[in-house]
Amino acid sequence: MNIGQVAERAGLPAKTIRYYEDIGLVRPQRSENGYRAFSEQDLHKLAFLARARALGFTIEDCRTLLGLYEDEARESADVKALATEHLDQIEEKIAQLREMHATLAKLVEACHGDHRPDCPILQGLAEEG
Amino acid sequence: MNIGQVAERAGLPAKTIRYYEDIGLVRPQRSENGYRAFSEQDLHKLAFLARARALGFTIEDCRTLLGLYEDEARESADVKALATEHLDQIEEKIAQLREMHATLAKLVEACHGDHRPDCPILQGLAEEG
DNA sequence: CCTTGACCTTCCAGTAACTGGAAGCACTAT
DNA sequence: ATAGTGCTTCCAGTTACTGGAAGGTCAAGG
Repeated sequence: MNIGQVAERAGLPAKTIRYYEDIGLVRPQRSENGYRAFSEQDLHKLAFLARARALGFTIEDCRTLLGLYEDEARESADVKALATEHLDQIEEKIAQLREMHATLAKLVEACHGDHRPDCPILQGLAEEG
Repeated sequence: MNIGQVAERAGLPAKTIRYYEDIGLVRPQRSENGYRAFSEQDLHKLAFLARARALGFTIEDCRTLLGLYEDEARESADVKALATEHLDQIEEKIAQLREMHATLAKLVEACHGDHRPDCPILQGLAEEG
């Protein structure tokens, strides 16, 4: 398979796949013409990566997950630990965003949003506390 | 005021303040010895920036907000529009994170997390759908 | 046989917003 | 004089791609 087809089937841009090869996440063969020649297994790996990335795992986490996936002697505890930590990070991020949202929403509500310069949002940003 | 003191009072690392000068967000005077000499107004600006950044506005948004703040003829509608758009983006991000969280949480729950290799998390990442 | 267009290649640069570190000058206290 | 802290500039690295240029390859059509 050439990169275009793999890209379509894995749901990743070709650019991204080349990048993944650069950083050693996949190692496709090469055809005589120099084109990358992907196996079904490469495709499978890339789809795995696409899903892991979609769940917000970093590239390095993905590398680890892929390693675990291919390691027959893995312990599921290791996978779960990684996933749980990531879950915690997601929760923390959500909490942060919620706080931002609450603060900003209050300011936005207080703002008339008309042609006058008077603006509680700017005041809120300018004042301490 | 030297950069160290401003950093402390604005709640920003000195490095960040230098960066903000680089990109033209503040323009402190210079003392004869070459040190940056910040006015109270500079400090005020930096504190404004720190709060806007803490609410998740991008640097370019901050630049715009600062411009509006200093423009006596601004219309609060412009500020409100910017803030509302940002609010929408925050909501969207929260929604995305919640979806990630839900999916991943299900997988994590299903995983024993013991010494055996059997792992629903990896299976979930490997399977389509 | 030639051309056109789609697809592939590599390489370089840019994104966002800093952050770390090196080399070196300035100031304060001893 | 020296030690220590704070300041300066400049360069590189971070994350995960993304865009674009310059050019090779391949299949189809005239």
